[in-house]
Amino acid sequence: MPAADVPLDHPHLTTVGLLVEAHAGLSQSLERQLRASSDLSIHWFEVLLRLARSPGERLRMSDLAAQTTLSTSGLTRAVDRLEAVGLVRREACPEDRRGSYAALTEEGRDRVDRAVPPHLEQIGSVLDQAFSPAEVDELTSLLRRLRDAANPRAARASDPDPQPLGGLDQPA
Amino acid sequence: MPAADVPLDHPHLTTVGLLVEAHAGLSQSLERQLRASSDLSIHWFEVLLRLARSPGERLRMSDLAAQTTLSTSGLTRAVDRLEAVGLVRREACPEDRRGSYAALTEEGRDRVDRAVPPHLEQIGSVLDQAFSPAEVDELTSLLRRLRDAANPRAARASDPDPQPLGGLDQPA
DNA sequence: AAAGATTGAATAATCAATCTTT
DNA sequence: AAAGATTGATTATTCAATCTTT
Repeated sequence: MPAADVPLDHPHLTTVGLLVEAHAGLSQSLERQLRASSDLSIHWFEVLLRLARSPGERLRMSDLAAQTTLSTSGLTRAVDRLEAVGLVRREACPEDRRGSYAALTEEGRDRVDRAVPPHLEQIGSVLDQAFSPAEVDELTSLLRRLRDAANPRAARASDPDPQPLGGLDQPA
Repeated sequence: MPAADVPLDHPHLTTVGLLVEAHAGLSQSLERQLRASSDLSIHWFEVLLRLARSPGERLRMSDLAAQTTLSTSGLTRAVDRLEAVGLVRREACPEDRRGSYAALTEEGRDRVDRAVPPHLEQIGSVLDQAFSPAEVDELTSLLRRLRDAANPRAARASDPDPQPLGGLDQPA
C-alpha cells in the first residue's frame, strides 16, 4: 500500500521540477534557433562564447571544462570536433607543458559574432514575453544565488565580476 | 578582427548562463544524493515520481515522455531499463490498443517512497541556504512563468493545478 | 605522487524508419 | 493517412585507466 505520509507533492519538488522544465524548454528553443540561424548546437555556442569572452580568446582545457556542463573528457571530445571543423585550435602551453589551450580561430570568432545577435533576439523575445525588466533582474539574482549554493565550483569558474553591488571592499 | 559591437556580455546571456549553471549544479548535487541514499539516477527518480503522482500510478508512454525531458524513443528505452529491474511494468491499454501504460510496481512505489524524504532534505538544505521562504516562492513563480513562455507544451503536460492564486474564474 | 589532458569501453540519448492500430 | 510506440544506426557523454609533466 502507498505510504500516506510521503509528501509526493511537496512544494520543493515543484520548484525543482520547474527549474528542470524551464531549463529544458529554453534549451530546446534556443538550440532550434541557433541551429537554424547559425548551424551551431547550444553546446558549441556555449564553448565558443566562453572562449570569445576570455583574454586572448583562449582558455586552458580544464578551465573551459569548469565553465561548461562537460567533464574534462567530454570537453576533450567536444574540442576535437570543434577543431575538426576549424572553429577552435589547440595551442601549446609554454609555462606548463602538461597543459593545453583551446583558442578561437578567426572562423570561430566570426561564427560567434554572427550567432550572438539572433540568439539575443530569441532570448529577449522569451524573457520579454514572460517578464518585466525588473523581474528579469530579480530572476537573475535568484538564479545566481541558487547557482552559488548548489555549485560553488562553477561560481568561481565563471563570473569574473559577480555583482557590482559596491560596499565590499578589500578582496581580503 | 573581433567585431567591437557584438554584445558578448549582454545581461541576457548571463541570465541564461546562470539558469544553465544552476540547473547543472543542482542536478549534479541531487544525483549524487539520490544515488547514495536510494541507488537511483535523477532521471529514474523523475520518472518514478511522475508515475507515483498519477491516478492509478500509471501513465501513457507519450504522456510520460511529455512530462520528462525525454523524447518518446528515449522514454521507451528508459522504461525498458526500469522494467528490467522491476520498478515499472508495462500494461496494455484497453481503449486504444496502439497505446501502452507504464505503471509503477509495488517495488517501484516503495523505492520512491523511501527516496523522497532524503531527497527533500537535500533540496531543502540547498534552498534554505540560499533563500528565505518568501524568496523560494518568488523563484518558483518566476520559473513557472519562464517555463510557460519557453515551453508551452510542458506547461500543459504537468501542473494539474497551475497556481492557486484565486481571482481567475471560469476556465473558459 | 599529484595535476592536466587524453583514450577505450560502456552507457545513454537522439533521429529517422517501421509496425500496429485508429 | 495519422497517432502511439518501438527499433536500428549514429552520436555524445561518462568513468576508469593511461601518459606526460610537475
